[in-house]
Amino acid sequence: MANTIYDVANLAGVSTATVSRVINKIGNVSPKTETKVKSAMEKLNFTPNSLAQSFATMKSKTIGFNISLTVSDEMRDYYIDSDYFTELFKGINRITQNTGYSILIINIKENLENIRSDFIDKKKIDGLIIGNQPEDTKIFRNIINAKLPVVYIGQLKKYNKGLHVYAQYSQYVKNVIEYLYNKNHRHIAYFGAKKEDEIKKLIKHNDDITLEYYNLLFNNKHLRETILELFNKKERPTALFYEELSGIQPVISILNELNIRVPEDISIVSVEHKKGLGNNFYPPITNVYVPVYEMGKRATKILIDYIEGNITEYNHQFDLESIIIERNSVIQI
Amino acid sequence: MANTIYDVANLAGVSTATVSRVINKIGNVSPKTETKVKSAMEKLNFTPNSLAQSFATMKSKTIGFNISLTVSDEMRDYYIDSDYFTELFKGINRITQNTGYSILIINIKENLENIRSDFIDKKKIDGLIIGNQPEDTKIFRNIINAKLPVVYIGQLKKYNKGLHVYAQYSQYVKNVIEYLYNKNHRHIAYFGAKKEDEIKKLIKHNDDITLEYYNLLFNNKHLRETILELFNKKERPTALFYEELSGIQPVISILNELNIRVPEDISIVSVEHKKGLGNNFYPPITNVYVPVYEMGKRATKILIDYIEGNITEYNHQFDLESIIIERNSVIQI
DNA sequence: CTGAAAGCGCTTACAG
DNA sequence: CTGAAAGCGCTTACAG
Repeated sequence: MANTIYDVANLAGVSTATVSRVINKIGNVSPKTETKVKSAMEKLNFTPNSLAQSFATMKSKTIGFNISLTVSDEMRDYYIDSDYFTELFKGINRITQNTGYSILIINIKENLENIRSDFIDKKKIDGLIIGNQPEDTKIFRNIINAKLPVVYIGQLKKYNKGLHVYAQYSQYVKNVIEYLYNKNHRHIAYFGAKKEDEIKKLIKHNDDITLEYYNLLFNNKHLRETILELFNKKERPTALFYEELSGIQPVISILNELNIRVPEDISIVSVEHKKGLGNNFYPPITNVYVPVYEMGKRATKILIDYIEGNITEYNHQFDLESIIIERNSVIQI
Repeated sequence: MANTIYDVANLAGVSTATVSRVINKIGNVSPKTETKVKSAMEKLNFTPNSLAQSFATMKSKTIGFNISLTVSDEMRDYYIDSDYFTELFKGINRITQNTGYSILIINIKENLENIRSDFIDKKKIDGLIIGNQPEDTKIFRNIINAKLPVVYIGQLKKYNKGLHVYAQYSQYVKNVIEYLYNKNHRHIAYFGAKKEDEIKKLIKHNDDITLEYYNLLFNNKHLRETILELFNKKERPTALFYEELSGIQPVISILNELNIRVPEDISIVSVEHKKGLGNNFYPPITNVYVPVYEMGKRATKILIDYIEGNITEYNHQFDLESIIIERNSVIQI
């Protein structure tokens, strides 16, 4: 059997309370006593049982990370494979590794109610990070209203409450279109997740811009046909805003086939969730950089601060800025 | 305060032992009693405290996943960003989500000794999966000799013990070279992690093959110069075995610049850790498919079986096969 | 600065 | 099929 705190206390000739104080560096212990206890721990090769510690304190020192909530299986796989997930994960990990917290992966198939009852209520985790924008459901509202330790990424429409980190998606979609507009592009093809009418609301120069809209973000089976169709029109767009960076290479390949040069014949802008990814292409792609790594770090800091009572405020949106990184895929016309 | 098992027992008019039996579906409980207990749990909105459960059973129902052990920071980032990590992670998650186990991410900066004392000894995890091939250290041998619940990926040279899953790296390197040989390639450039002399030992037709060797797997800063140099020689290779799939696109771009066509002028083979990745290129790349997803699943199954006493054997290597998937980047010459 | 002791919420051999 | 009670290994108010 492994040694317990009692064995240490006996060997050191002190009480378990004192051993506990030494372990947790809490309260005042005289240097002499501390030395005795430490050498007893050493001698017995003692390491505290964290299950007992967690039980006694009702704190698991663990935060849950849920990758994607209430989405289809297809979307889930997309998330885990994405740079978005990887960067978020690295950001979270970066913070936890210096705080003594561990990351518990919350099973991907769980819905929010299961997470709440199985993990938060059962104390298996001290808090939760939700990696994607949750839907505005009754369950979610209950969680927020109960002020449970949950931080989410994104924005909750019409219910801007709770603790969340947001990179202002609408803002950067707008910024890209304006960026292209300022380079005198007036005919832009958009491939992405935002809805057509939402985009139109964002843009200032609607009368002056022709926007070709395609929402095939997670289904680019028809990419080839779509691109061919688009570029066989007599009025070709001069710029492409293609949100999904992993789809850029196929697009470039198809354009190559058609002898359409980037950027001479068509300018391209995409989105990178990891800084520098646009450099992996030929030509290097001008991208919006969404600081997902930073978002993961920020979300984790906030969560731990809230768990530990360092912040008491509960409803707050933490904004991070996305910036356009200019490379060689856009020209002024 | 949240309700405890005592509250449920009182309301149902039974003992806590009986409530526990109902919760854990263990032992015999009469249907009547079960109904009473269940409705009491429902009424009180009771959910067992998993910290107390873990403490009482000394089982955390959690397995640790360590991504990379005893490697440099640079390598660590490489791992997390790689398809290898993602696929392994998905495989592990796939199994845990159906077994009641959770995944605890073991902090990336930890070394094996810290993992052992902080997680395994402290009971924070029931077992550990090590995502990469561990070095043959004293600590590692101690762990294996103590038959601790640890499963690792890869092979431990000269010390082929413990539980591990292996995709036979040497074997597939050999297979690729022979595959190219059978297509009449006699001049092959290799870019990868294996050492030159190891490769020579693997190949049958050494006298008949010219192998240009480059070990720049994790440092392709000089990729461009290297490729230019290689293809400016008068004796160009006819085939390229480039292990790092994420580097294939830059290679193709550089070849495009040089007006060297794939596969007409040069055949290319790479390695994919996720099935189908070779299709994302133009032309589609003929790849070795290493079944990392499957490896993650297998490792997790073995670990859980060992933890739960379903297997008692400790020293076993579980082999998985890597296969070559033919696409359009290799020609017969 | 230190100790005695209750308590955290379950599980489980044991007895019936 | 069911219950009384010990026990898991810590922490922490309280007293001194």
